[in-house]
Amino acid sequence: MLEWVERLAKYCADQDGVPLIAGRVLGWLMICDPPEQSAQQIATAIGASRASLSTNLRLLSSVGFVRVLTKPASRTVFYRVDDDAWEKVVQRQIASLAAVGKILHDGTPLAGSSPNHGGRIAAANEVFRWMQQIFDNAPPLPSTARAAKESQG
Amino acid sequence: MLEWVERLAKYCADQDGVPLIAGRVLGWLMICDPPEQSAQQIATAIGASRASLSTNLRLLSSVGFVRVLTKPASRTVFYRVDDDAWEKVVQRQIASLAAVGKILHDGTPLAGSSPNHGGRIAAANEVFRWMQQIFDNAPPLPSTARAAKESQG
DNA sequence: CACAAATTTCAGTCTTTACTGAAACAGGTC
DNA sequence: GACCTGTTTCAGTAAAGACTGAAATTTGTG
Repeated sequence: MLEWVERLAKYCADQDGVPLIAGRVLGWLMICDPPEQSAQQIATAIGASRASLSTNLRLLSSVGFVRVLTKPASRTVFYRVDDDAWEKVVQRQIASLAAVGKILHDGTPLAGSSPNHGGRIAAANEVFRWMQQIFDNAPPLPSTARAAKESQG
Repeated sequence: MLEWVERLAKYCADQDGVPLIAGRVLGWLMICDPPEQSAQQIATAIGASRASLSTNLRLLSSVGFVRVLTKPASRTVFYRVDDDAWEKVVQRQIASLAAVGKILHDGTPLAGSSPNHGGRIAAANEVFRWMQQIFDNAPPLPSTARAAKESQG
């Protein structure tokens, strides 16, 4: 349970520069029962300070990772992972690659066009064109597909 | 010229956590003439200390971003961006997504399977299956395609 | 072997960032 | 308006990391 949470958290921290605690929150919210929890509950579960939870929950909300819920007769706020949280991650990463692709594309004229000169950047552009093409031809994302299905039948 | 270098460097630093100077080196090596340069040349070009170049060139080499060259009658070492540097970036990013996918997959049993319980992680798994499928069906990378073409005729 | 050129390592400074406890704040209830 | 309950902000601490100048090391040359 908590080992798995730690595994995901560590991954987030090491690879994506996400604060460790934010990663733990995320991990916890992926598997906790019930899926929506108060800041206090999460703090207790993962062993972090209440203040830290505030910071990290704000972070996770701002990037659309967790959704904030309020229950009718309660004044505490509950948090849960957004259903399309990971879809956003993937989209973000793809967008990120596209952004680098654009920068490199913009740099092409700077590298000149002599034989062994433009080679570097030409190769780079090729890769990003390849990627773009893949995503252009890709089937719709699961959530999109699901939405289409429901509206249709 | 240097503005473009800075743009790429900033991107690397902000988005990927690459040290700013490593980003500058990378940017410079993408467009400089000639494509291979000594550490001293790079240091001068981007305005960084020689020591910092040593550190960052080692970093860039270790991740396969730049290739180290030695010229016959010279004892200085030259660096240039590897031709498939950006292909590696893309592959790395894809691999990274796959790794998260695996972690989430491993976490599936922890979330239980009750209706609104397994939903979060099931949605996540869907997204990563979608991604895997895309890359499984994708055409070969440009470099691979090129290699195949040459060996064939 | 002495030298010179080029590179790496080291110690130190400086900046950034994560985290916490304590204080301030907001929203209801009596 | 006093008083909970729960949340956010703030100031301070601690740790990590990037960068640099100077010393040490490697590598080639006469």
